[in-house]
Amino acid sequence: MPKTAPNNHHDAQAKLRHILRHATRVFSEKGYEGASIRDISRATGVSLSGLYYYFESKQKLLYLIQIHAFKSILKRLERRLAGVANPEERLRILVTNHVEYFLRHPMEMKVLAREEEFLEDPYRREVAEIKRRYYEMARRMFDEMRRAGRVRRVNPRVAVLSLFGMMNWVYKWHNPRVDPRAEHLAETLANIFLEGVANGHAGRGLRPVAIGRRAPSESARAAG
Amino acid sequence: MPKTAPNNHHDAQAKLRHILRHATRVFSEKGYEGASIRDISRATGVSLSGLYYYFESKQKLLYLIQIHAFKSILKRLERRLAGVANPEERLRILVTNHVEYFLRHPMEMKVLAREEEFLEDPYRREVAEIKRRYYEMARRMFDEMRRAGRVRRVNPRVAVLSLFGMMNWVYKWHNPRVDPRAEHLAETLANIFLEGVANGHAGRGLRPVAIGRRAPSESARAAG
DNA sequence: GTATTTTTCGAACGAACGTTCGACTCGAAT
DNA sequence: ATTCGAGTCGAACGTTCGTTCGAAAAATAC
Repeated sequence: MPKTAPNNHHDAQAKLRHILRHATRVFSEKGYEGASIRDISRATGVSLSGLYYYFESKQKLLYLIQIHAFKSILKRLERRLAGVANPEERLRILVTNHVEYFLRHPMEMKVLAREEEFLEDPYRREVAEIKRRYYEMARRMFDEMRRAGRVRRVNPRVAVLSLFGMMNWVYKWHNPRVDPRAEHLAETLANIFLEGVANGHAGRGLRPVAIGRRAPSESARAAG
Repeated sequence: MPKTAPNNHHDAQAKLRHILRHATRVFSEKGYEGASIRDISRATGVSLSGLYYYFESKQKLLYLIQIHAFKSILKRLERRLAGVANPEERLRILVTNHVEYFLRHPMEMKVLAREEEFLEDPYRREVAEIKRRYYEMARRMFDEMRRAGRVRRVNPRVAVLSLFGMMNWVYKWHNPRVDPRAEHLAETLANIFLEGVANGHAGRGLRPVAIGRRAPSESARAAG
């Protein structure tokens, strides 16, 4: 047996990933309700009934996509946050991580942002829970900033959810041909937010933070 | 004839409004693709075929809803802006107008925010055009602020679209039982944005603007 | 080689979809 | 009294939907 299939377990997993990748694209293009299993069959090359060997329902398929994306974002974020204590820096890392994932996986994010309400209660709850955990991370960073006196009087829930609004809206307008790349975009959003909630007097000014192994990016340039 | 139906023209218009109202609710609850004409028939009490006397297709129905909502927002905004010259004040009015409409007509706004890509090209273009006009209004206010030197170096397109992100995301999280009412919420969002893009040194500080005939609201209170 | 398990799929299920059509009602105009 | 057009609807059109099932094929174990 010189050729194919070294081992079933690996192959089955690989095929599931293949299906998830193409299903993500189809959902992002036509929406969850607008996309049919037949569309996904066509896109993956797997027969209609063959798909059901890998997931038991269309809902479960959406659930698998969403959970996978969230876990990826959270895992990467936790790795990047390790060892960083300053809450502003931590929030900047969260924004960079979010926006970077967004622009690197636009289809996943489109599905994540739009198709949440179609999950029903076994799945819905689990996705809601992981989303809540993500929000609470940002909220904790913000509360630490407040405790350190670096934030003016502002409703913290509204502030943090507005930050998510800025970040999550990006998929509606970002055009790679004219808009800044992830790192620069993240810096701009973080600057607007942090300055927007900052205590006027105590301000240490904007302080972009480099993450990963890249050099610090140039500061935001006015364009257009 | 003491009772009903003074005139057909009026009645037909009233019935169309009745249909649009209930269709908006159905779309906002189940999504455009998830809602069936039969759902709308059930919700309005009008028979399946009877509906088609008032609109020629499901698409057209969505189009009517979206156009109506946009025109309402724009009309109200233009009335409120009349006579106000200061660009910060104008932007604050835009935010208040937007958020107020949002919270007063949550279903319309949900449909507006989510179901844009389902329109096809006769309708799509027209809705996109009115949306562009709305964006350009905000963009022009922002550019005036820049010209007056009150904005730091920041990509204006990114800044303005981030403001829309904050505003448009509200429908995903706003809970009337725990979150601020429209006017207060609008003030917080406008503060975050205006401080977020403000020139550090030239700051005249936050200056909430009362609109309509209400007294100026108290400043944002930290909660939670 | 045979037995067993894992993977694949064609064909079909009943249900629901958007839309159409012809017939009906009924008040207004003649 | 009749004509007319606006408004209404039951029934049905053809299509597509998510899902199932039994059998074939491929891979693995014996």
